Amino acid sequence: MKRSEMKVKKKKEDIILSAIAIMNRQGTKGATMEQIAAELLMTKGSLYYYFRNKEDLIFQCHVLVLSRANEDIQQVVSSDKSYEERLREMIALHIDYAINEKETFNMIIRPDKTFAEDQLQPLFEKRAIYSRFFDEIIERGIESGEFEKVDVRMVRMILLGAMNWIQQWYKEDGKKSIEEIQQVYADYLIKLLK
Amino acid sequence: MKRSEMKVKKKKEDIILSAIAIMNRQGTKGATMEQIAAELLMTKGSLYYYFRNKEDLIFQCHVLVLSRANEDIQQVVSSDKSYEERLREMIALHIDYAINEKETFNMIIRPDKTFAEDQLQPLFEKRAIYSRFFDEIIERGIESGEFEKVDVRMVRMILLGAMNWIQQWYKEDGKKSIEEIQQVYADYLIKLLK
Amino acid sequence: MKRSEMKVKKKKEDIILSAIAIMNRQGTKGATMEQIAAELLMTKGSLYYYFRNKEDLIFQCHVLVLSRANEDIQQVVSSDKSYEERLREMIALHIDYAINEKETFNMIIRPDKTFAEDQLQPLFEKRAIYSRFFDEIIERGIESGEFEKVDVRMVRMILLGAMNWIQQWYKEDGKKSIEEIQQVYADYLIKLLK
Amino acid sequence: MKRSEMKVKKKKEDIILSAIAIMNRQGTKGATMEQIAAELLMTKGSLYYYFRNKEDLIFQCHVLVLSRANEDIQQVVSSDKSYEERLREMIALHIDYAINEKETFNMIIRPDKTFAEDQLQPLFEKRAIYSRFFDEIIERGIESGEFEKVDVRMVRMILLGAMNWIQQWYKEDGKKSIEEIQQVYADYLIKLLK
DNA sequence: TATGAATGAGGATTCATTCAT
DNA sequence: CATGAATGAATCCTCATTCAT
Repeated sequence: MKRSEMKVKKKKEDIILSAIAIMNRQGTKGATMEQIAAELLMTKGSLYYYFRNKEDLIFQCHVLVLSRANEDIQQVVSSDKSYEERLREMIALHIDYAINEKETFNMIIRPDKTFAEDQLQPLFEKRAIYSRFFDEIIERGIESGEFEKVDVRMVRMILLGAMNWIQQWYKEDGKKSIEEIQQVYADYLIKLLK
Repeated sequence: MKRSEMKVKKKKEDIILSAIAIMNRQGTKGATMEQIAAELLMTKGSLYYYFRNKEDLIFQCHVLVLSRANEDIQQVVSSDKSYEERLREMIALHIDYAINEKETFNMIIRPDKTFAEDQLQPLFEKRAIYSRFFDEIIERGIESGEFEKVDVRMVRMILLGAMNWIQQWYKEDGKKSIEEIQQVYADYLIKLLK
Repeated sequence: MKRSEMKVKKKKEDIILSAIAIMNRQGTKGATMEQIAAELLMTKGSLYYYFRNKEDLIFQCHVLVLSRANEDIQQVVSSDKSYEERLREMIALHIDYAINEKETFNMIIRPDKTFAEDQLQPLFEKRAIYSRFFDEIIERGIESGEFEKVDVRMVRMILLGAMNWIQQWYKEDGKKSIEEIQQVYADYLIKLLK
Repeated sequence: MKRSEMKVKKKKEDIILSAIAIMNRQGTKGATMEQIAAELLMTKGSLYYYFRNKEDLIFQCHVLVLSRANEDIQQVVSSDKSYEERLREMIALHIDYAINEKETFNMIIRPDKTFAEDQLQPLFEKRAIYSRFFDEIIERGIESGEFEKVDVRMVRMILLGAMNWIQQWYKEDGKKSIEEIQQVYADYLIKLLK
């Protein structure tokens, strides 16, 4: 990739990151192209140089976030630790996302209904891949005897739901630190598999 | 209350209900006063007879939903069944909300950031009351020896998070019926307390 | 039709008339909704109360103009004068349109390519009806022996083309008055049929 | 003229030709600099090396087309055939333009109102020259006795109008071939002079 | 010469809100 | 009470134009 292409890619990413931040603060409809541009000290018009329209920008936001999340979780999944250990790490990572990258995180867990079918498809697939990482670890854990036999899909849903919810109540100055939450959640959630 | 006042109250409720439906379908910003009015065969202008402005309408939506939810859950809480039994019923009720009244439900669990501080307060209080019902049953269950000692707040968060998430994946024609989900979730979630 | 409906219809017509004027001065793209509104001392927003969007407004312009033209020409066609006489009157009428209602006239003769197929259809039909009035008189004139046998469609095309062109060069302070032009054109064009 | 100057001139012509094509398809306002550039595999920015601005480009389009038309028609006019023969050839040529070079043709017949007075002047002159070729043949035909005495200007207007209109209805797969149309039109139009 | 990037002025459209009737 | 009509601010988007490289 040439220097110039790199630069464009970088710029696009900057824009996407800003957009994600604002959209999660104010919702998809609430975030205006003007604001997004302003945040980056650009003009509205410039945004349209990089993205065809608002929908396109939103779409790319989702793509970026989901791709990154899948890369990260893959790292954890493919280690050679015990399944419980790996699941604990996955939980910690997911919670970290939920809290520290709250903004991007919402893009992972909540689909945007404004997309057309053909755009929705690739997003759903990426989300499915993310889920499957959890299923995989649970299944293999059961096979190995580390975990008790459970309804894998249901348990995965419970895990994810419980974790996704954290961002709704977490406060930096709350009683529990992030590490504590990661610890407590892992302990309780692993209980479902024992 | 006079006849006419009753009528106004009824009308307000009708409007709120329609508004909730539309807002959950399209988001707060996505729902227009026009649409809400149209759904009820009224005109935009009439809405303003009943509500000062859109913000007021949204606020009243939240109030209504939260009040009802609290009334419903209170019924369950104040029975004289075992604590596990009562918790199972609360779980069933909450899941029923999450699936069958998805639209109103989102008002309970997701706060709307567009409110001013003084409006936010009463909403938070109602939401806190709802949460406390769960805490109460868990605590009393522990005291009575039915449940094992746990971090009440954390476990409540896990319960609610897990259940709230159901609406994101539930499909009417899916593999599991609502009853099955209620059953499975109750079983797994109670495990956290045993 | 009730009083209020009348009023709306009247207003729509006013808007359409203004729109036609501006559009013919500056082209479809050149005319802005702002301008059209300003001409009528309304605001942009008000226009959208009466017309869904710009395309709709343009479409209605065409419909109105074509309908009126057909009504007018029908009057002439259904008299009981000789065919030559009637054709002369049709020519006079058409030329009158071309010169005095230049603005509306362009809507009759030049199709707008911006329309979707389903909107284009009714417009084409109306335009076809207008053409058929000419064909009819020419054909019946031939049958009656008043006119010599000709290729009806070709001759009609020549007639209309010749007349439509007038607006491109006519000037109020030119050498020929409208009446003279109507006279001269009728004389020459009738020659094609003799 | 130096090699490099030639190259620039050639490039300018290419641009103008593309511009004409697009403008006639979508109107002056509808054609964007972007499109015109894209058609030639250049970038928007490059256009501005060759033309001061859009208005300049449009102006040059008109100039080129009109110049060429005048050259072509001059050829026919200055032959030594009979006047009727020459007029027939001029009609054939003009119709050929109207159908086969529809795009450029519209530049000849329809003035663009967006020009400033000082730009308009040279265009009008060229258009006048084109007209005068027709007048000349008609006049000389009358003098020679080939044609009957007529109002030259009026007849010329009828001729041009009738022919210009053809492009509005001509279809490649229609009933009449171009040659037939040229034939029929010549026959009918010459009738006006006999 | 050519281009990629940026800009800002407009233009279409939406929508909460107001108000006379 | 209800509504039709009007408004204006906000928003998305387009495009001619500029300019550094």
